[in-house]
Amino acid sequence: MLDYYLLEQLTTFAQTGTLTKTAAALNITQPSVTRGMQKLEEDFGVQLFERQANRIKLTPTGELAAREAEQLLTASQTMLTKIQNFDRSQHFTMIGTTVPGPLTLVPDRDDVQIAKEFIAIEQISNALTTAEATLIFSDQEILDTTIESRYLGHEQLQVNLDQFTLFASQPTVSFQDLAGMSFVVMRAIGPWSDMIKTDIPHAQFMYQDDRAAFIEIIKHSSLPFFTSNLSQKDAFFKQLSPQQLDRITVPINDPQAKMPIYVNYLKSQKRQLLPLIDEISANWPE
Amino acid sequence: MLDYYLLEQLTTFAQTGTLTKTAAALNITQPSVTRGMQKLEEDFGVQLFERQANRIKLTPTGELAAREAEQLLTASQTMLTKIQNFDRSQHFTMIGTTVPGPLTLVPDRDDVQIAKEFIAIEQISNALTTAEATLIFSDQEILDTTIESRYLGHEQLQVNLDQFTLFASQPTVSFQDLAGMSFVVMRAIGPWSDMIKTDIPHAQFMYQDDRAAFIEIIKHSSLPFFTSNLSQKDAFFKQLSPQQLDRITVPINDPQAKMPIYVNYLKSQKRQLLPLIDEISANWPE
DNA sequence: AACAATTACGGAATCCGTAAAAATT
DNA sequence: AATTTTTACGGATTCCGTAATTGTT
Repeated sequence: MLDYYLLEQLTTFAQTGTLTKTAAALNITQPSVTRGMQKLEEDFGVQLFERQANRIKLTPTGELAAREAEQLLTASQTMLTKIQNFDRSQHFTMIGTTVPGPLTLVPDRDDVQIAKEFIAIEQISNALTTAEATLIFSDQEILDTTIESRYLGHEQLQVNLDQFTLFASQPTVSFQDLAGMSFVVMRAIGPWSDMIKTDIPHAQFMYQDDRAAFIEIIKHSSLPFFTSNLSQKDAFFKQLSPQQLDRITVPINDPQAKMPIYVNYLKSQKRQLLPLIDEISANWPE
Repeated sequence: MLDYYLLEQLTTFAQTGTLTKTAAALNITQPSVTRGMQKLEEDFGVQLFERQANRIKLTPTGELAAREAEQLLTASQTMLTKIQNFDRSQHFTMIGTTVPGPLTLVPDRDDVQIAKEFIAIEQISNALTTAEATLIFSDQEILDTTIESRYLGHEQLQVNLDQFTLFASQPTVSFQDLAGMSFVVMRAIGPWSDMIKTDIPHAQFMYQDDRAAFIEIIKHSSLPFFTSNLSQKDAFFKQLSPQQLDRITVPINDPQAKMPIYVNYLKSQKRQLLPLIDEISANWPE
């Protein structure tokens, strides 16, 4: 029978090199480590250490065992979080996203939670299978046999300009038109962040971490800022009257400013998720 | 911290369905299982069971946990055997094969052992990485970035015919020539077995499991049997004088009867194995 | 009545920390 | 002298089995 705490002792010994340091790292006494490693050798039935009177080191077998033990420990850790995540997913629908826009359409209910961190595109498959999230928005389709990627609609980037700004009276503008301007920008806007930085020449960006501070700044200045067709559903923006903002909203006509939004979920969970997805889809603007 | 014995209880409960049967299967008392599963829920921090007064069953989370636990248990088991095999490989060179012929060339030394079972072609990569064997003969090259497949030579199948048999005076014979005959055959001859059964029409085979019995039969009968160019190195055959056998050895000229032999090993172990491989290669007939 | 799960209690195994010993640098 | 490993001893935890209890079929 295998003992977990002994595997931990082995891996930390492999890192530290002495029993004393191992004990210190694990907050146990050093004789415990001595006994532990003796027991592990006994359990495995192989020699893991070369012992001299005052010195102990791993044999080649011991080094292999330490590597394998580390793998096993991480495997058990991920298993545990997977189970705990799955259990949570039985009571809540955890929603993740690579892009913040669609979150404004998520209904505010007790059984629906929104993950705090963005998820990278490459992490979507992993996040779903480990039940870190059960529903993930993305701007790309995910190709995976266990995952369904459903197209929801587009998010259209808009710029909000002071009425006296050049271009404010046009029906649309291009990134090129905005060259050289200064914008107030929320920090966490996913792929939009890179896009505006790359595609608007010589622009300046004043990043805001705090949502309320952002609102205050745009209320009491005439600086331009970005929204999208999904922002109108945003609780924060809904409180503001158009007069308070005193801007003209102009869509951006570059093709990349019209971003397709997909929702991704495990096929196996489709049935439970369908009502929520339909609700979000029905609320999609225009 | 995770406890192994509890994972075992969980997986057997998933199989048996009741705590009583679980206890019986594990040779412990039933209250132990009750407490064990309570502790596991405590450790995981999730509800694994639905309990009614007299009935207990897994929740969906519990079923997931049972599946994951089983994976973890097999992973730890394979890890353990891998370590033990590796340790053994530090003291012995374990030799596996898909075909028995090359084993006659393996020197008889204390630090060289021969695996009892044949290894399937598809299992070679796995057997090497788990150190089940450190040197494996095969009749095909293995394509794997961590494995080196070195060509050693050919094994040429021969048939040993009574001198009065038709074809006994020819320099070579074909499988077709042997149609309808009856042969004494050792049971464990790997791919040769299928080949002679498939390629010799209407032949009869009298299979022998025991080597000594096989020798006795061919000594005291005139039945034909198969050998190869590697058999002359075989300890058993070396004891026999040609007169005792009283057969004429004729090579088989079908192309498949000339089988290429490769030796496979982990590239990482090449240095230690090279002397042994060179020794085998040097002993290869003609 | 038979079966299944839980709870209560005492014993046994084991894991830990303290203290002391042995050996090296 | 300082450091590191090992051994010895006593205490605490915990895991187990027996026995009794509750509830269902």
